[in-house]
Amino acid sequence: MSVTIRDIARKLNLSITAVSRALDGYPDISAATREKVRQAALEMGYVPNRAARQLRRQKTDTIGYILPVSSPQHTESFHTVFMEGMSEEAAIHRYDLLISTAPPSSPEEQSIYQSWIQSHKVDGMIINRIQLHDWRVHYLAGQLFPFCALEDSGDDLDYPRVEVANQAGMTALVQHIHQQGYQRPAFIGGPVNLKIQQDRLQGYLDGLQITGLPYDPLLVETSDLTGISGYLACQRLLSSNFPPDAILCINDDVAFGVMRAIHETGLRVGRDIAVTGFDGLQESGFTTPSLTTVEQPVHEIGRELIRILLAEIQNQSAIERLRRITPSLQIRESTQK
Amino acid sequence: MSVTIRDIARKLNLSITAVSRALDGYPDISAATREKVRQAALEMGYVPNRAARQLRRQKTDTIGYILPVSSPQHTESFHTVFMEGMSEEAAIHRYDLLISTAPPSSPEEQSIYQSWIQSHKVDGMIINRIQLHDWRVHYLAGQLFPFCALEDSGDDLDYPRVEVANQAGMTALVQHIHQQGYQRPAFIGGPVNLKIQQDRLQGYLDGLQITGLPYDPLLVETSDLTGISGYLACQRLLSSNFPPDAILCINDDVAFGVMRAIHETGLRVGRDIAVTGFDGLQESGFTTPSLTTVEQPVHEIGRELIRILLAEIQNQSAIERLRRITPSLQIRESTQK
DNA sequence: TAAATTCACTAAAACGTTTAAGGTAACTGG
DNA sequence: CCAGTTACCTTAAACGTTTTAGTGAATTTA
Repeated sequence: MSVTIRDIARKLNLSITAVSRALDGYPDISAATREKVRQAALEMGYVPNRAARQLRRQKTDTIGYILPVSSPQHTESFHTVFMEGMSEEAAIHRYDLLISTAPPSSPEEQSIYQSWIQSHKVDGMIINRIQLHDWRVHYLAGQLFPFCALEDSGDDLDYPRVEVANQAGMTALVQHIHQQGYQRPAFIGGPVNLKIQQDRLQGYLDGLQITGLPYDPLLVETSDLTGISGYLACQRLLSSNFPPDAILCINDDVAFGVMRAIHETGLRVGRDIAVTGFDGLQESGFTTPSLTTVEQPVHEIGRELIRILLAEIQNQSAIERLRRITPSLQIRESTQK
Repeated sequence: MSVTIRDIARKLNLSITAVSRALDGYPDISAATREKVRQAALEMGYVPNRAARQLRRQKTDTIGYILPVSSPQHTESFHTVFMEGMSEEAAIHRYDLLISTAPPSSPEEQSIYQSWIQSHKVDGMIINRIQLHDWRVHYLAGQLFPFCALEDSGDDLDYPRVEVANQAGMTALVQHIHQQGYQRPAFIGGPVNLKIQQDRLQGYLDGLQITGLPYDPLLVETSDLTGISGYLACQRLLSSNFPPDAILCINDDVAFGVMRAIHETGLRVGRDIAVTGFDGLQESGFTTPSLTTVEQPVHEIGRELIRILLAEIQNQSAIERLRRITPSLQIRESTQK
């Protein structure tokens, strides 16, 4: 078995209390003893047992995240970078990230939330891919359980979160498209109750208004955020009698599928028809032609979520509970004639 | 606070032992009592406290994985799907996945391993991106700590793992290239001590031998597995006096960068110069032109790793400890003249 | 009918920490 | 020189389970 606090105590002829407090740096242990204990702990390779500590402290030093997964194979590459950011920041604060998978709003998802929270598996949760009136927000807020969300559920509740200026980003894309001389931009969105869908669609509509471009409901298509669904949505758009000359996609993955579909018809992306993405994934710079997109600092967003959540857990009311992030327009070849 | 086993016991006038054993289905509790207890537990919303259970059982029902991260922003999309597969299979067995991040072979990585294992945070580890004579394999095997690895470290140790036929896959690519009439295939590999680098490079060399194509050391380049490094490596290859007419890449991400670099020189991928990837990421089907690659069932690999690891943890020696997986050649446009 | 066995349950210890409460010796101030 | 403080340490309880070793009653066996 591993070394426990008791072993150290026995070796140094101290009580386990003394050892525990020495290691935690309490002032009621003499400097000399503290040093001796630290030394011994190091030598003996002592590592505190997490379960015991958790049980006693009623804290887990772990934060939870549920990967939203729809169909197993098709996923948004967004997640990797996002999780890296989170786990990196968590590691800095000596917290761990606990992961599970569940389809959004499924019974599985609910039962994971219940079990994690009730069984004290995590000290806080990160919520991503928020929906309008998201049940998770209500549940967690109702339980007074610490959490931090990416985006707002539009419920007029005040909870800690990070918000990206999705709407403004999409509007900027429309304006850019307009400047480049495209006349008839379409929009391929995602599931209707997703917050980013609401925002980005609204940004598209705002953009049309500002630039004076016409709004045509036939130019608004839906995807499930994957490349394949983007591919199919694009085919539908292109087969219309009066097809668009630009396609704004809700994210980069959809845009990849769209570019593919356009390529297959023999049209040229950029010259014949503009395409834009959203997210700024690494791959977007390497497509042919390269993809104009709105780049979000996904890694940084992940880190910020953790930062805010940890402050929340530790009740540091000092820190701002709402962080707004402005994404940046990346103009590339897919929108050049 | 939440409902404990003690609350149920009090309510039903039973000992906590009886309640515990009833819930676990031991036969020394009468069926009637067992039913009453189950009912009460359900009504009261009882969820066992994980920390307490862990402390007593010396098990955590959690398995650990460290995301290998080199430079924060540039990551292989492989990981998302891989993690999804793992967490999905883990969830089925009611295990959780604990995640942290660390650069491969860094002191951070070592200290996470130490701390997780010594502090009993996890029951087993998954190892990915294995290197030759990987220290993790030696460490874990030395500690008799359960783990399961993707690929072999070439140490002649017998440990549970999943192996993908990387070498054969790469050889098949060379043969395909040769059939298509390309004469001078280059190879862009990765960090030299990475196992997949060894295997895929060897597969490339084998392919040359089998097809009778010439081997030229100048045609072997190195990347760090990212798109950008593939882009740069490709530029080096193309600027040589006697450039290749095909570029085999160690993975899809590198291939994306390569296609980009080729495009910028005005050459046409496929017609002028073939490109292949490895992994079969979703995006590889949507590039222009679409990318010939070797598709690994990444999701399934993740699941299989967990299956084997859990069997290991539970000492089910029945299950096979070595699973070989054959990837499949996906022939697409990037290798058509 | 007494001894042995089975059934259904309980008491108490244990897992490895943290912490509240307390104790003792040395030190301080008057 | 004695009461009060301080410095440093210890005892014991607690966190919520699981498990070992019983216990008493009912039932079976010889």
